[in-house]
Amino acid sequence: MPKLVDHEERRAHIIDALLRVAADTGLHAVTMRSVAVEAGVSVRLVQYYFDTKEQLLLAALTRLAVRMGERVRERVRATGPSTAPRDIVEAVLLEAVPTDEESRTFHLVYTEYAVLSVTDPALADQSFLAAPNEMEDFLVGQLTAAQQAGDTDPRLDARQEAVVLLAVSAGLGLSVLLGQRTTSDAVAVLRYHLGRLFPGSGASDGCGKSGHANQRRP
Amino acid sequence: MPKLVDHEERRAHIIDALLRVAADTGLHAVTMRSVAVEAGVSVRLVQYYFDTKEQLLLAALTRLAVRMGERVRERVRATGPSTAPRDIVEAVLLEAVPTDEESRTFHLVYTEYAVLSVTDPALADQSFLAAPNEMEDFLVGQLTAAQQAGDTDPRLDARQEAVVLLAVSAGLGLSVLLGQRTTSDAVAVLRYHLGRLFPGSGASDGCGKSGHANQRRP
DNA sequence: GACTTGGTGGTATGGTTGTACCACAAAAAT
DNA sequence: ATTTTTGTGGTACAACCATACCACCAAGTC
Repeated sequence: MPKLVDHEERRAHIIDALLRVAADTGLHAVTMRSVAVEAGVSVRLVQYYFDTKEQLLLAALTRLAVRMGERVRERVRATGPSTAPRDIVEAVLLEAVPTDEESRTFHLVYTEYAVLSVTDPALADQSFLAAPNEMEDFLVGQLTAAQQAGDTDPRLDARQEAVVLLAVSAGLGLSVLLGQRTTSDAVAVLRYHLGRLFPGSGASDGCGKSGHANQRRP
Repeated sequence: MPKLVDHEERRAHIIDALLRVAADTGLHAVTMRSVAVEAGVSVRLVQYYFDTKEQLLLAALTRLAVRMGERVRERVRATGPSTAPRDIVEAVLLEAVPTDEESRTFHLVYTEYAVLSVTDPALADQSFLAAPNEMEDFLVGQLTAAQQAGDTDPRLDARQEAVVLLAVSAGLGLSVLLGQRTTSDAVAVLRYHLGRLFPGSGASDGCGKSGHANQRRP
């Protein structure tokens, strides 16, 4: 047993334990002990693979960011090679609303990190802004492409619309996390808004009233 | 000195100290001691006016919610008695993006509470959803009024648009909190989106490209 | 076979936290 | 004048935290 061990695997295992703990008791409740228990190892081991708690938290954040990026790219790839901008945009934005359980965990913990980063200097310089900024540029590209293809109103300001899209998906994702809205309602709202941006695409043109009342959680 | 004391005043004083601490070191760093120091009183006093830490946190949250409501109502009142729906909607939504320092403090701490409430059972049943739901209904009312007045496209789904508005303001507010966007950029984006919802109102019709690049923070 | 190195468990330690407890001063009530 | 009641300070305590330290075991190296 105490032979040579795959460090990366062990680290991933421990980090996953951390994410689970953070997801159901809060990031503030993450301690060396709770992570060790959840991972089924001794505290000493957690210490061994991540020298200090701060490094553990940082490593977990990094892994989180990587996985998020993977999920987005995977989702875009799943739409097929040469899809219309509208579908690509939809795929990207839909990743921001928690669907499956893994996604919910990721977004919850990521949000906890983001809020923490406002006050914690150790997380502050950790670049939370790179990903959203990159996403913004990407969306601007898709929107201008759509404009040139005649799929959307050329008089729109692509950058502003991109920011709006990002904001609405973040806001919807947050409201789902907080239990204010169901996942499917959030998805419906997002699709509605996209329907308004890209008129004449898909089943809904986004201009008719939706038949079903937009139910809230009880 | 140890005469009769205005309890509410003292409690408010201590809660304000808590909000200050939470705003610049994080809600997780709020301890009986730090609050006492910030308020310039002894720990015993904090214990005296709020029996337990949990009650202190709950009281602070309540005060926060009350102040938020006041600010929104105040802002709406400031637009004048019989203003157009667009301006009322704008006023309400602008309150969600941190402008002055007090607003920033409120939103940061409120967001910290909201995120905490996802995992903390003590905050869970604390109704975080009442205010947003109320706001949603209010917005729906304003939008349908605008539709009947011919200020906005009658084919739009008022409820969905209201949800989008709420989401975009929440998302923008969050991005300002995280330092991704400046306050004025967020305000500009919000105004842009309103311009698209209410065509032909105000200086910008929301269809022209904005001349200035939408600068990000460095 | 001696010995270094990587991996692991257990435990000690110094610090922090929420809270309970004790003492005491001054006003109010009797 | 004495006895409550109200407000306040200080301090003690049990729990928990991150981390440092010590012992040990097994594989690979010489």
